[in-house]
Amino acid sequence: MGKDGAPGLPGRRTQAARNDEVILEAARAVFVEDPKAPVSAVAARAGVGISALYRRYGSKEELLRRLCHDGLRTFAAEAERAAADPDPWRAFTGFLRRVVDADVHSLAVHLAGSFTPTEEMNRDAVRAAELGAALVVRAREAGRLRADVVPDDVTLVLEGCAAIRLLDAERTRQLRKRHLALLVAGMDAAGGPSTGEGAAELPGPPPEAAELAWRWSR
Amino acid sequence: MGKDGAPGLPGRRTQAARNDEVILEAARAVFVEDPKAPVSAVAARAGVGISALYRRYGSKEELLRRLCHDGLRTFAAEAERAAADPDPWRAFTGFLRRVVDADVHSLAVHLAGSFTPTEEMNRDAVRAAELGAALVVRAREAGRLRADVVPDDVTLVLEGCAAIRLLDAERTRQLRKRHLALLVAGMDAAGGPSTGEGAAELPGPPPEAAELAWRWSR
DNA sequence: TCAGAACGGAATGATCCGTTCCACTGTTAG
DNA sequence: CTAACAGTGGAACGGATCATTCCGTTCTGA
Repeated sequence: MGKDGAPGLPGRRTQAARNDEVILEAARAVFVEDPKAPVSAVAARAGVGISALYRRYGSKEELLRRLCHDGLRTFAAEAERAAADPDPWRAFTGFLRRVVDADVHSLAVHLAGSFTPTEEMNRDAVRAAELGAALVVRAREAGRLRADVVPDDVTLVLEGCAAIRLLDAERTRQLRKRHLALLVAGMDAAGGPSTGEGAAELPGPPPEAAELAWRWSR
Repeated sequence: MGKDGAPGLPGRRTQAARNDEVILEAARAVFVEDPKAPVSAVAARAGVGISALYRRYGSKEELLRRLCHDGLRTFAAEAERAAADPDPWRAFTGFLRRVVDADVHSLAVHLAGSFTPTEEMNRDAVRAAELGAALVVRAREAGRLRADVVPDDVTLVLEGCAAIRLLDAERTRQLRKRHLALLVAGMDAAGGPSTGEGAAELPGPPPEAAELAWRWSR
């Protein structure tokens, strides 16, 4: 072992390494779409057999835990990154945009309760909450975030954005950004004229009825 | 038949009439909480046997259809009621508040796809959409609603509010109102100072971390 | 050439749930 | 008073779903 790096035709080891990622990505996609999806759906999406999956994770629950924990770490990482921004308001809004974009909240929220958290996860969750709250407090003390917005209001904001879901992932991101812009405007204490000269237009093509009707298809 | 009205000790007929409502209410509560809940859960919640339920609805799907259709009609009724308000902005925001309060969107969204809509439902859905859109257009033309907000943005607003869900139904309503206030502020073209003198504070006690942690219990 | 890592996917066993069925209980018409 | 019956509770049935296990096969590395 140790000589495989980037072979043209992958050996077993290399394929296995790739599968590690393929499976995780498939699992993320599948479970975000339907938290109760069967394990077989993940395998199918990844284009591997079921045993390839069970070789890596002892159980479905273990896989879910992993997914959720990854999301938690992403959240914390983005919060830290934002904390480095000298402008409190830009740090806050940029953080929201990136977290919404990464669909981190969907993962956390939808998977919650389907596994028993580890001690490490609890620690990371507390830490993530603290980092997020710090961003809120800083933006508020800078006078740009409304004074009556508390950190947990922001949790609800993320929850609301995560609720927007279309068949197309890219379009989903666009509409979430648009919705978030509305929420950010509502949280902005500066709250200048929302339209007219120098106002920030809502981003992305506006939603159309046809895009929202897919639920009823069956 | 015809002599029972309000007996102290209800006869079969009266009990049956009461069950009609009890079952519908239970079904609403259960399916809003978990769209995939078993029929037996509805019966249990209503405090009746399964057969009392199947006597009224030929199948689970029929019950779901009924629930959803009721929601649709409530939506339309609220829209009509709002259309009667002479103030376009108040009509619009009041409509949103009432629809969010009635939890109508949860019903529609979560149940969508679990049954095949009837023709009548389709007609009612179109009608409801038109009535809602009219409120949006009117508020926009009055200059109070941001010019770049389209009717389907409002659909997403409702979706976002419906995503907020706690164990306690009353507290859920409170926090949804609070979240909606944020969104309404974001859609308001007037967008005066959001804080300070004469500003509308976010309603209700702010959310706390403990309230949002129930998901992780298991 | 061979030990075994990695894999695909069928088989298993348990669970869940919609629906049906039946015995029972008040109600009511005559 | 009593036969017929609407209304009911809940056990039982049969099909479907899934997590997990198992086994035969393929490819790797020495």
